[in-house]
Amino acid sequence: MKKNRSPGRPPSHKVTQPTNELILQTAAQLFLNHSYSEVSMDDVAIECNITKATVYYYFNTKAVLYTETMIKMMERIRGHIMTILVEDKPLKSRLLKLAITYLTETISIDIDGIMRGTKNTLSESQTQAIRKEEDQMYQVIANVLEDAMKMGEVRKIDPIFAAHAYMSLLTIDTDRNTKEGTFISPPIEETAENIIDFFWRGISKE
Amino acid sequence: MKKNRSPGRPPSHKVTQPTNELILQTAAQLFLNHSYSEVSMDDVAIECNITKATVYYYFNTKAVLYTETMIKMMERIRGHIMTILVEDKPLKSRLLKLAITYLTETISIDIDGIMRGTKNTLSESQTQAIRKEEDQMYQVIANVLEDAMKMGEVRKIDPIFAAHAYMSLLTIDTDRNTKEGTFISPPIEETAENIIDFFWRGISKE
Amino acid sequence: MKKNRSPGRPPSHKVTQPTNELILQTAAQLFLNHSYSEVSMDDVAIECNITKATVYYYFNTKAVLYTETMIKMMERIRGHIMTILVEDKPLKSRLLKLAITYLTETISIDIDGIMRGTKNTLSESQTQAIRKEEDQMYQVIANVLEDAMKMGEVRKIDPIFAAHAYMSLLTIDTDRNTKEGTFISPPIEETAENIIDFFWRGISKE
Amino acid sequence: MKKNRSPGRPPSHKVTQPTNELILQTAAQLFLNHSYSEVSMDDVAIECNITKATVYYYFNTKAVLYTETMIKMMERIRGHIMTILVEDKPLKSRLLKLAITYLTETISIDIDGIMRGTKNTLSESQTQAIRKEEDQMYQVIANVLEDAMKMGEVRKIDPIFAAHAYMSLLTIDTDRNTKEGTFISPPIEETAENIIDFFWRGISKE
DNA sequence: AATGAATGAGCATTCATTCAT
DNA sequence: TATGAATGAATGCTCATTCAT
Repeated sequence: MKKNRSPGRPPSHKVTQPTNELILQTAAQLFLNHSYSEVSMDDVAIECNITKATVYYYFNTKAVLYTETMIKMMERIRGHIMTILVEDKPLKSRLLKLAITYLTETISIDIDGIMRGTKNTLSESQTQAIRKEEDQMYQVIANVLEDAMKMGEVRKIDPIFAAHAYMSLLTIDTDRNTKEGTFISPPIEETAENIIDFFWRGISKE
Repeated sequence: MKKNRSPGRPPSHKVTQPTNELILQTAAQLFLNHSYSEVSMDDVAIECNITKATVYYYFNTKAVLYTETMIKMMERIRGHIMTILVEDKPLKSRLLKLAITYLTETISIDIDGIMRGTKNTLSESQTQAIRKEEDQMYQVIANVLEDAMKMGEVRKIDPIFAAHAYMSLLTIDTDRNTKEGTFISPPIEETAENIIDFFWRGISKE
Repeated sequence: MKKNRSPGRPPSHKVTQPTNELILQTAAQLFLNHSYSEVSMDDVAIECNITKATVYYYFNTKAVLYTETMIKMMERIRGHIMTILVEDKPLKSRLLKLAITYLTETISIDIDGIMRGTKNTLSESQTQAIRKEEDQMYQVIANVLEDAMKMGEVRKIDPIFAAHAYMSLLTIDTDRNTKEGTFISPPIEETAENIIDFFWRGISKE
Repeated sequence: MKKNRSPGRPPSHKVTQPTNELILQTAAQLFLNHSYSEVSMDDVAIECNITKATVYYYFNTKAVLYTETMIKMMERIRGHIMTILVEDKPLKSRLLKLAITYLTETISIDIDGIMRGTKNTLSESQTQAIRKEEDQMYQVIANVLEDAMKMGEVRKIDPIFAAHAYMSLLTIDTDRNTKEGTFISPPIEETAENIIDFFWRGISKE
């Protein structure tokens, strides 16, 4: 990763954050925007305004930092998902709200994509730990969908498959669907509606 | 990338292949299975049984090699897609056959995923070149879908969006949809049918 | 030094040992089995179940810890030597007993070997301090030998040289004198007798 | 190892030496005077006036460099030993000459001492390779001694033990046998004679 | 008396790239 | 067309040491 720190003054931290959380949060940003190998421990340290040795003081290896970062991140995301999907609204509305939320934040949930380039670096148990967390994330959505199936709200299909379908549709990169040169990407709400509309047809009865 | 060459003797090439094509083909394999930064020029050279300097003789930089590899690869894939989608069969059958083909071969077409970890390495023009090729790949599918829309075979939506939806559904990792401990992943045909079924509902009229 | 702590539960210390002595003793074990640079202050701390900072509380630098450890160790060894060599037995018997004692315990007294890898790390005065202690150790043996010379028990040669000869013979690694594949190293008593026999001829009259 | 290159202009190399041999030779000097961990690959490179990467071009790891250096060195030493011990002179003279030679050159043959601090770093096979070479070195001396035993020139004892005894006596550090402050160490010839005299008594009949 | 946090300097190793042949 | 040799810059990781508490 080459040095091009994001422009602008970083938001001043009112409350002093525990160093390990600072590292975790910074690392999350970096790992989301760059691949595992692209992010160096130095990058993380510099971005945190601490030394590399300090990063190692909290995380024994880069793989450990990566693993813990990913897990913490997905835990957080899972929380968001639950909050939204648990609301007392029609399922379709909830799915739409979740879609808008995730298209708004750049929080790519394309875990498979994110985990490219870790095959030979992460230990088996580390990979498993991340995968387990990921599965739990999908499970939350699957559970909601399964409930709706039981209620007869939507047709009965494999809820896990449906959850993956939902997520994979959200990864569609809309920013580049535009014609050559046109930088006016359609409003996120519209994209989200298209996706949900498409998805809903896939799961609705008849 | 750590050295664990695939076991067994590589197939001896009766027909001597032009060195640059050999490199391109070898690089394709490596870049598909490992991320950009994970693959070293040495890896490519060793896998080709030539020296690193020879690789540089044909491709000035790693970024160039990567770009040309990706483009050649997507050209090939586009060919496959066209071949299948042009056949004289109902659209749904063609989409199914294409799905099976791509789930069978490990040829991940998850370009976005593949291109992770190149943000700061590839030049703007290189990224654009790959993106352009990628767009053309999607365009082939979009064209077929658009034709079907005009024929009234399916409902009218943004064909590019539909093409992306089709592709993104194909990236669903079915191998891990299984329950804890179960190693019996469903047959590819079944997965493909589920996906196409789901997709078809998304695009079919009513 | 890589982590492979000796197996089994370390003996619980009923009597609480002053921390500085604990450190000194632990460090002795480590420095005997590994070279100076191989042993980290962390290793010492972990082995003592205290923090690195605590080690530094008692010993200002690693070089100081090393120096004091070595001196304490050699003082102890000198004590052992004296105890044995002072006994009321024929000189040859005493030398034999000492030999057996030192071949039994793995306590390598190969100070020169031990001090390899400290040339540029220890200060002049530190090196000298250790050397002085070492000389005193040799001196004990030399004194006993000199007495025997005066008594006419053995021939007159430089007693210091004789002491060094005695010690150097004890460093012969008998475990590897065996033939290929044979793992039956000769009993220590036999080795010790051979050495003493050899040494005795070197110093005996006629 | 801290930077204090040996003073004086290094001898100009008339004949340009192959780089790998230059490295091997330089490394030998460094590893003889400092412990394994004390010598960094940078040290080797700098001493050779090449870059660290070049050292790695020829030797894949530090352990490999060390192993090959040691083996090459002991091969050379074995050659010297053979040359001297094969001469047509009384055994005692040959042993004396060899002693003088090795006390003159700083070539410490204290392999055990030299190998301290490699336990956890060298692979099993690397350690074995060095040990094997070492054994061959001792074997040369043992063979000569065994011949003399068969000729009835000296008494019959384990020739390998005798060889080790001979070598271990040569490691006696005579430079420090001197009294406090006196820097007049005895002439090497005298030391050598004392050693050989002592050794000869150990192996001679009667 | 003891420690948690932090760091600067160093180290083994890798890698994209160059160049003379 | 192809390569052996060489390198500068990184990168993951370690370690002796400091300091406020």
